[in-house]
Amino acid sequence: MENLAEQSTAIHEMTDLLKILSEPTRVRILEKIMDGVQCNCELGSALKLAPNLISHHLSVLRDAELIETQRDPLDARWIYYSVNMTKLIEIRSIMNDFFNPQRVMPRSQTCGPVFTHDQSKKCG
Amino acid sequence: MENLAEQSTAIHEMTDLLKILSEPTRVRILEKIMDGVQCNCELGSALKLAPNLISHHLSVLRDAELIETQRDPLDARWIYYSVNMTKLIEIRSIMNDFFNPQRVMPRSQTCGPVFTHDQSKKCG
DNA sequence: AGTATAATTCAACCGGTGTTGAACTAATTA
DNA sequence: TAATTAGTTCAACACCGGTTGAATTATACT
Repeated sequence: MENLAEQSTAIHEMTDLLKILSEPTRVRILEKIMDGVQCNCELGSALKLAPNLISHHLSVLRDAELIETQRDPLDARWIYYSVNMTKLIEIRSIMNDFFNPQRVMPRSQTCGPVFTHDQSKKCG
Repeated sequence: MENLAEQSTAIHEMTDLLKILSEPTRVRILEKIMDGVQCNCELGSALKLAPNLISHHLSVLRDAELIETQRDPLDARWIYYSVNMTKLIEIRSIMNDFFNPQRVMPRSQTCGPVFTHDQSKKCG
């Protein structure tokens, strides 16, 4: 039971993360931050997007701990965003674990005509 | 230009894929298929889901070429689903490329108070 | 033929979310 | 203090997509 619950939450952890990363605009923003473009205004001009839209996606990325924020010490109006490397590596690990070819098993033949004929039981 | 367009389509390829994989129910089905459970009815009983719902998610997975179908030679009513290993490896590669820590660049300082002060130009 | 079974398709509902424009906050400058 | 600038928050809209129940297709058994 506990094992099933853990698997379930593990799946939700992954899907919640992938949901955030399944938005083209958001991924484009994340990619720009990876490239070294890191303030709202510059992201907006680079991607031709309204600042409030940038802000919205940045908040989603920040809530998911994918990026971190830092205010400029000289002028606190500017906020710089950077990639959370720990999270980046974590995502990589999760994806490598899930999409591991070695985990794919051959068919466990517990269903099909063989069973209905020989053991006269339906499926389900 | 062509490079930008290619990057854009590459992002959409990735996000389209991740959108499919950001659904808990769908991922649970995919995981079961990986474990060797491969006909609709058995997936339904294993996950406590209606067959039409299973069918819906299977069609999405199939359209994305994540899984393949094969009818039973003895009784064509049964359809077995299996993981497309080529696609699985492709996803892994895409994710490893995108979430590569080495690609993360330091801030390209083309914005901020230093520029507004010294060169008197606004951002954006 | 008639019935049963595996699976799909269809129409409808509904909740979540990306987008937009406007208002607002915070910080700096004149 | 007033104006400017970077960024956020808010309300409203619109659309996409997962879920559901019923009808339909396809195949096999009696």
